[in-house]
Amino acid sequence: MTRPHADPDLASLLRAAGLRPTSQRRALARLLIEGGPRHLTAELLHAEARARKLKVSLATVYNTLHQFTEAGLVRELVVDAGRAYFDTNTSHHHHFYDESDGRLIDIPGDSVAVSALPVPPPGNEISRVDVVVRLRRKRAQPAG
Amino acid sequence: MTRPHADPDLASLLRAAGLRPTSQRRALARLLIEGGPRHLTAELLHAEARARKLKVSLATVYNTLHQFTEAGLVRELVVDAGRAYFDTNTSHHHHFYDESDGRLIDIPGDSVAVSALPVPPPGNEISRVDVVVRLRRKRAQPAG
DNA sequence: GTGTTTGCAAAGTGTTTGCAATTTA
DNA sequence: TAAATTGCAAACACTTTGCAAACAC
Repeated sequence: MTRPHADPDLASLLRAAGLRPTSQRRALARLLIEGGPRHLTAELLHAEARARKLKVSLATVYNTLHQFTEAGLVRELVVDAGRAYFDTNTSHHHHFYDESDGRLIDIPGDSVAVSALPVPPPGNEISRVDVVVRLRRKRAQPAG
Repeated sequence: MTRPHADPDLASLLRAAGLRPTSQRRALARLLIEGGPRHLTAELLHAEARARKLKVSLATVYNTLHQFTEAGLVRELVVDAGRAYFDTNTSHHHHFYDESDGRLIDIPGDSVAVSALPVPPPGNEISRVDVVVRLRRKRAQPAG
């Protein structure tokens, strides 16, 4: 009564994306899906995989995240020079970014209206509009 | 008839920002101001300084750009993980970013409307709203 | 003179790459 | 078994840092 594969859905998902369903890719896809919508770095995902005794190298995590990005399974966020974040939520939305601790919080896509955008230079088209609302620690309020 | 300093204005500008008007800082401030509003990286500014035979090290360019950022003389842009851009235009505006060649183009600040933004988490306030419109090469049009 | 700033080179971070061994189909 | 994928370690690009020499005031 057991099936030949533990994750027929993951295998199909990967195959549909043109990727061979290797054990590493299935493991990473499972982590990304089970974790629900969230923001993570390659190092974070790698640490999570290691914590679960999964056999995946950091290089493969990087490769896989890029492949998943191209396949539209995750989305890359640029909020910090020198560190790449990936978002498992690929639907239309934006972000708060707390520079002090690197935390990201979603903002619904329809909270932001973009109007009268200039025409892109000839030969180019818009691939995406990213809105990042940067946060800073509020100063303590005067007493009273 | 010559004045004691070639750049009394730059010296004042730097002093007003709480920075000693060293020859390196004056030289970099002059390059940034003379170049008009634009976007550049530390390496680019360093190359420009070297091209003019100015004696400034790359480390000093980095330090100085950060000091200028804190002083509000330039603004740091995050559009590409792994490379910091600086904008000599500190007024309210946004950017087109062409990922294929790293080119940045200004978008007037009033072209973008932000509405119904969620309240930031307690203890935080919004420091800035950055909008980056990413460009991609347009596919060739079908003939006719 | 005293504290600041600079330059160098070394160290650091995050990411990519080359290539032999392994795995998938 | 042919092609794709992995892991390792080395290479990489960019940025920061430690510290002695040079400079500003």
